[in-house]
Amino acid sequence: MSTPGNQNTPAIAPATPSDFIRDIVAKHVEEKKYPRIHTRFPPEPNGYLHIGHAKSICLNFGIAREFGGICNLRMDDTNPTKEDVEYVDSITEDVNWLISGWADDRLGFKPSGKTPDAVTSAGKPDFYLGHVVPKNAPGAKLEPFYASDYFDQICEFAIRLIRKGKAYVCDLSPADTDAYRGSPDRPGKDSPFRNRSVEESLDLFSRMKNGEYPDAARTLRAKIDMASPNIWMRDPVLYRIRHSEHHHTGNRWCIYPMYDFAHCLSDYIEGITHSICTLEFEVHRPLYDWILQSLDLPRPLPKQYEFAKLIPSHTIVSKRKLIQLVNDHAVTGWDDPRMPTISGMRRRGVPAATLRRFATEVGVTKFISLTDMAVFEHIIRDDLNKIALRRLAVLRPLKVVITNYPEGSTEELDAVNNPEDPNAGTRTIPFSRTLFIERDDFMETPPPKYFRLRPGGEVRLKYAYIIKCDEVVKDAGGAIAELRCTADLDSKSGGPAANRKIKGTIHWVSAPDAIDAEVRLYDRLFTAAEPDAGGDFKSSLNPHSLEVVTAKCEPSLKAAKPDLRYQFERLGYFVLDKDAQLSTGNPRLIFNRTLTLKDTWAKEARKELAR
RNA sequence: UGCCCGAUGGUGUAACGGUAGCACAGCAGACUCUGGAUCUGUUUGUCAUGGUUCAAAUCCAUGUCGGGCAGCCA
Repeated sequence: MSTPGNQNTPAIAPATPSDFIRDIVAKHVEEKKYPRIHTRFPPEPNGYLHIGHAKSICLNFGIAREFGGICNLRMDDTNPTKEDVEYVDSITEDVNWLISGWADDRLGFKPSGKTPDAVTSAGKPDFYLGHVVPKNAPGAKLEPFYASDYFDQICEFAIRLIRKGKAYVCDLSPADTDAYRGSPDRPGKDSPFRNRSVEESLDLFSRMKNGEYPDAARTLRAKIDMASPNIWMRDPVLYRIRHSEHHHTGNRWCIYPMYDFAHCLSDYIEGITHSICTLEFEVHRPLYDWILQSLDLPRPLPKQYEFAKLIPSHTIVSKRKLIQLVNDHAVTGWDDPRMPTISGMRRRGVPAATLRRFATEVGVTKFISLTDMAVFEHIIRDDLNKIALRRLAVLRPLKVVITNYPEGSTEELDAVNNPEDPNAGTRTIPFSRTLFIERDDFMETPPPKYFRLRPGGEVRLKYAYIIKCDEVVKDAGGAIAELRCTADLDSKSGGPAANRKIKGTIHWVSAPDAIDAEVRLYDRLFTAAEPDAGGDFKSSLNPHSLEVVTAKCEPSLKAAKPDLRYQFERLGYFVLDKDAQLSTGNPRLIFNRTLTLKDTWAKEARKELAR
């Protein structure tokens, strides 16, 4: 047991994550292997960031903040045909949102437009691009890093490799390059251009760069080993010809470096120490090391470490398929609240801190696993329960008249804003003779253990009176139109008969005071745990992933704020959508349901049904 | 039938040669002016076979199963 005076054993230990990568970094810190820990998050701007990227962001920025380092956001933009500024903008926004208030001070920036300096390190020529953090450069225009800012240097490194006889220009067609590569269980064979002279390769490479050849006419290749058991060591392509405009470098280049060549060099140029990526790059690591070691570089080389990416259940995370959902209008866009994108989850109402908590709690291993969405949903509920302001709203209204409550009379009742947080205070809600309750909260012929309203039965109206249902009024079609009830006027919360034992408590709003709001009821996008498993992921799209209703809300919601989270009591967690119009005197409210409260009654009903 | 990586309850993760723990899910109960939250109890696990050792989830060997790699994608 800890005592208040004992600082060495705090009652609540800070949740410091630990995993095999952090263990390695910690060891390096202890050994003083690097002057400073430097990581990077390197997305390709060809799609929106999703929950899997969130894990990577939290890992890389988490390590930077835990070990006093820096983490660069770098656009890995070496393929102009797939990339777009729309994506660099969304990526920048999403990363900033996710780390805001947590690791902003660890985010590396560079002055806008800056490219690497030619410097001398340990007596050798070198390229280095320092970083800044915003507090170092007040007033300067800063931006994230771009691999495409290093094209000059990467090109220079390519020339050095040719000079060393470690790279050559190859005239093989794409199909022949494929054929010569062999297969995993069969060695490849040497390109006929492999032993061309350094001078000829130098000349050809410079002509490639000058645009003398069409796309795919030639490549620059590393000269390693066509018989290597590792496919990526079989003279991999380093540069290809692509006469395409690049979103960041315009028309300055018609040759572009491949990922393997650009990535390790970008890491080196930025002074990265730990280059953390996902498992599929494990087989590329020998090439990563080969390139850097072949160049006789004067500064410490970055090292690559791999971990298993996050695979969440009940959704998909493949960029190609996510794009398909957007293009096919299965969702309204990349930021549709049902999407597993960071922008979608943000719009859904998931706080950044909650996403971070999830990304950290799932852990970092090399074991490829399916993470149950229920874990994420539990964390969202747990966090939102602590911060959400309680409000009363009725999604599917049923009119109730309290026949013994005087016509025209009203009163203001006290209601607490958050029972989990006394500091959240209280508010008042109006009560009157006509109310709305949830249609689900009344049943004419209820099953056993139903303890809401029924004919002749009693129920507590939250913060108000106990009412008894005297009469069910139906319309011409036989549908329930309204309930006529009497209230026990002594049973008001805080009143003389307030403590009468009543099994059920339901939410309500005063009809004349209620305000309308559009409420978007979101649910999981897919019904299958692994939508990808069966082949056609669209066959498990959840047809009920969105239902839109017009809800009756308590009047205080007129002042709802976009950055606050709400719990509509007994219904779930809600957040204002960006489509809502709040500035007018008569606001148009739109709420998104982040998540339902856990509903054990639904489980009871299922059991009932099974009998 | 090449090379690389992995395997701990239903799911995810910890234990770093010394009592297999935590979370989610499940089940049972208590409490509740939210059928939420909270609280209590509880079912279920070291891939297999050998070896090293006083002692193995952990080290070694072999096997089994799963994943990755044959883009001029990243």
